[in-house]
Formats: sequence, C-alpha cells, structure tokens
Amino acid sequence: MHWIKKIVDDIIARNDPKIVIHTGKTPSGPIHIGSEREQFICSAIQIELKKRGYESIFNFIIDSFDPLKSIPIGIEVPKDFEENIGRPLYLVPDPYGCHESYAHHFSEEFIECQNDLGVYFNVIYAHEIYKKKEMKDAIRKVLKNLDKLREIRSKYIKDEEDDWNPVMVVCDSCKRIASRKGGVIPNRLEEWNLEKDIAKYKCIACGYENEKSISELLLKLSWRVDWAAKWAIFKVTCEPAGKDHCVKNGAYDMALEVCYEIFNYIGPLKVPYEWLTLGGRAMKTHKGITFTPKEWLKIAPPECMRYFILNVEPMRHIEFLPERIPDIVDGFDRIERIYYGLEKPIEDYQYYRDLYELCIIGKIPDKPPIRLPYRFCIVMVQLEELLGENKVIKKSIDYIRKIGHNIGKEVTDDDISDAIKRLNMAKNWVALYAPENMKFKIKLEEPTYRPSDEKEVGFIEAIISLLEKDLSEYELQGEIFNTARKIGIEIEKAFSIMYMILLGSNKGPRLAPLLLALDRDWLIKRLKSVLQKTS
RNA sequence: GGGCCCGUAGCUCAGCAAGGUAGAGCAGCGGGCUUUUAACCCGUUGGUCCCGGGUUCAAAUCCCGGCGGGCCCGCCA
Repeated sequence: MHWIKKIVDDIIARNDPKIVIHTGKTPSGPIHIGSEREQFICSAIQIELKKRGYESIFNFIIDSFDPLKSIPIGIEVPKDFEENIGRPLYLVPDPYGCHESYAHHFSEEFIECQNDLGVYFNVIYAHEIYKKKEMKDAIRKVLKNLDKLREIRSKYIKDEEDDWNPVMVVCDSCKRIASRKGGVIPNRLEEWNLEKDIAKYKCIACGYENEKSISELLLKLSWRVDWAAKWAIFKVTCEPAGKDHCVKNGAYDMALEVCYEIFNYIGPLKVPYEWLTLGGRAMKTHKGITFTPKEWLKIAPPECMRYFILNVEPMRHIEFLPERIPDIVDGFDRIERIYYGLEKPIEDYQYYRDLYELCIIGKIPDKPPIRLPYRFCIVMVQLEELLGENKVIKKSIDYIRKIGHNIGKEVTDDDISDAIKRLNMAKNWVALYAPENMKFKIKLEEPTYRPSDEKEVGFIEAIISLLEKDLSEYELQGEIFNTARKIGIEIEKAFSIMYMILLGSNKGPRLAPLLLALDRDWLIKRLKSVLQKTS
C-alpha cells in the first residue's frame, strides 16, 4: 500500500465541508526540486481523493510580500541591486528584466513547469491576499488580541521583546518592509488606534514617519502569524511543510495554536517532509545549491521525476545526483512494465500499481507505452555527429518497433514522439552530467595507436577488406570475431585496437554499428594510415 | 541544549507498523543472441542487517543504551 493513502484517510476523517490543500514558497531565488516534493505530495493527494470520489482545491501561495533578505549566489544582478534588500519581493525589479518583478521571475519559472509535471494548482500571490478585506480584518484581530498572541508566542520563542507585535509595514517613502542592519530587522507598526482604524510607523530603514488608515497602509503579518491567518481565511485542510518548520514546537506548531486561539480555526493537517540533497548537501537557494524542475525537464521525462519523489516516504531523505538519471528512468520504466503485467511483480504488486498511477500524467494508457530505453539513447545520441539526426531517429524507431513486436503491440505516434523526446533529453544529459566512462567521441585527429606486431597488422588489414564488402551489421559483427580468431589475436585485444584507432580509448559502443555508421572511405583511410606509419 | 531522518550486498535502497530460513535494481561475474565488449535475454557471486544489552521458543524487525552520518530548531519558510 502506498503511503499517500494514510494521509488521505486522515484528510477525509476531518470531514471538512471543502477540502483545501495548500503549498507555499518564498520566491527568494530559483525554486528547486526540493520544493517540488511538496507539489507532488499535494498532487498525489488530489489523485487519491479523486479516486475515492472527493473533489479538492489546490492553491499555491507565493510569498511575494516577504522581504528580499539577501541576493543568492549565482544570480547576476545590476549594479546597486543591494538597495532592494528589505523591499518586498514583488516590489523588487526582475534582475533579468523579463518579468514584472523579482518574485514573478522566479515563481513563473517554476510555475511554467508544473503542468508538464502533472501538477495543477491555483496560483495566489501573497501581496494580492494582503489587499483583501479578510486579511485587513485578520490584522485588526491580531492587534486587538495582542496580549493573548504574545502569551502564545512566549511559549515558543524566548527573547526579551515584550513590546513585540507581528504587524510589519511597507514604508511609503523607500518601499522597504525590513532593513538590514546586522540581521534583517522588520519594519513594525509603532502605534495604532483600532477605533479610528489608523496606525503609525517610523521606517527603520530611512526614518520616514507616517500615519494612515489601516486599509491604506501596506501591512503584512510576520510569518508564523501570517501562516495562521492564511489557514483561517482559506480554511486549509492540509499543508505539507519542510522538516525545518515541522520541528516540535517550531513554526508549524505555533502557527497552529495561533490559528486556533486567535482566528478560531482548527488549522490544517500537518504533513512534514524531508529535504532533497544534491550530492550530499541540502539544496539552498541563497547558497546557489539548486537544481530546478526546469533543469530536470531538459534531461529526463516528467513522470520519472514523480516516480523518483513519490516512491519515497515523505520523512525520508532523498539523495539526488544528476549522474544517476539513467537509473531513475530505468526504475520508472520498470514499474510501468510491472503495471502492465510485462514484468513479474516482485512482492508488493499493489504498491507498484498505486505508485504508477500517481506518476503517470494525464490518462493512463490502455496499452503499455513502448519506451526507448534511456541507456540506448545515451549511446545513440553520441553517434549523432556521425550518423546525423535522421538516422539516429530512424534507428531508434526501428528499435522500439522491435520491442513492440516482442510484446505484441504496434508502435503508436505517441510512442515515437516519446522516443524522440527521450533522445533529446539524453543528448542534454550527456552534454551536462554524464560521467566520463559513459562518454565516447570519434577522434578526428591522427590516431596515436600503432600496431605492435604482425598479427595486429594482419587484423587491421583483414578489417579493411571486410569493410570493402557490403556486409550487414549483423554479419560484420560476426566477421570481426571470426577474423580475430582466425588470426589468433585475443578478442579483447582486437576490439580494443579498433576502439583505440577510432576513439582513442580501449572501450566503446558495439563495434559493427559504429563502423557502419562512419563514412567508409574515411574509415579505410584512417585504418590504412595506422599501417603506413608502422612500416 | 532540543528534535527529525538514516545506518541491510560494491552502489542506491526495500523489508521493520502486525517478530517466523536476509530481498530488489544497478554494478560485477558467467552464458545466450549459429561464434564475449556499453541496446536485449538467461543465470550467478556477493551481507557480523552499525555495536552492546534486554524481551522471546524465535529479533534486521519490539524495548533500553551507545556509536557513526545527514539535517533542522534564532520573526532569516
């Protein structure tokens, strides 16, 4: 049984009139695949709910009202961009100049990938929420019940700030909501009068003072309270959160208490999840340790990313290494075959069925899709320079036809377009992430190999004459073995000679197809050149 | 100081809730594809289940105590 079922049991047991699922993210930089875990958990919840006949609402809250606290490593910014530190992210210009704001740039880059990944949510920007009457009322409620709130807070946070209040304000003059002096210090309301509905502040960054009505001021709640207010306003049923917030007596727990005591709402079901690590290190936006969904989609299919993450219980670490993409894709292909009964179920057949249904995007095909194996793609795309794109595609389609034939299914247009997508992905993967031992390249410069004895010379000569015949790939591969035996040269040695001449390495992909792929005249010339040098 | 997760084959991890003869994938090795090299198929090697106690007829699994690794906990989501 898949773990998502237990979560959905708990959701249904709440008996909420409407099921509302939330996730949230501060767009302080590129949004990485760690955050995708949250989206996939919610997406999986929706799928399972739907199976049981329940509709649900899924909102993605973008915390665009949070201040810019630092500029993440790896982001190129214009001169004097530091000026924007302390401004809410939706008021910070897009450093790349292509979106409405800093917040929009990074959010939209993430959001654009989501439908491709099978995630469908409503996008809600926090700065828009704060314009609404419900949020203004929440702020009034907070100010009215400030003593009670301080009391709750004191249970979770120990400091000497007894004049603490959670209402932050955007300065009318410098547009900052916080200032960086030592740490990042929030700009707070100083005085307020709830009867007259007015409040006053003095900007901590620039010193500007102002008094306006609560409706007119740009106000924000500090985040544990902000979270609680959003839960209450949207009547949130469930919101997953990273393990950092879910620590006992941490942010989530305090927000739950605030939600109940101040806003009279029970609060959502807490679903904690562990982080993804990248090469052993936690992904951190501000340190530039990221890997984004957009980058994933360049190198591997989206359903494989769902498989990679949804296969693991939420509280377990996931170690992501881009070098291991071929394993991940193979893993997905395997559960697909299990799903369609093409591979024997090992143990928990039901688990794999459930998992597959959570991974596949859109309608589950009646017949098994025919997949071009990723490892096959890796070899093929490295021959593209020689074969040309069309021949690579043709060979790949022939290959899936063969697989289709074996399982008694005709290749469809979808299968073909999937294969072509995989080839493109593998090409990117080879260029960006492949370890050296998976790569090979035909050497165009002079080979450094020289035959060391008569047998080797004889072998190369024999290969040249083989090439002058029009042998099929199959025949050629066989003849290479025959020739080596006939001459009395070790098979292993024979192959490594050929690879040395062509690749400058003693290993390579299957030889016959490689030889046939090359221009014959060029190849013969090259082999002869090795012989001439020796005499 | 507090919390969470992990420790099982060379690698990545299942198995632990309901204790009953240690599993998978990949890698390796061997074979097949009428004649071994990085597509495909079959077979196969491989493990003090981190350590020490306890409970039990029986512990990878439950309990206690350690060790090792990773991460989190300041209004920095």
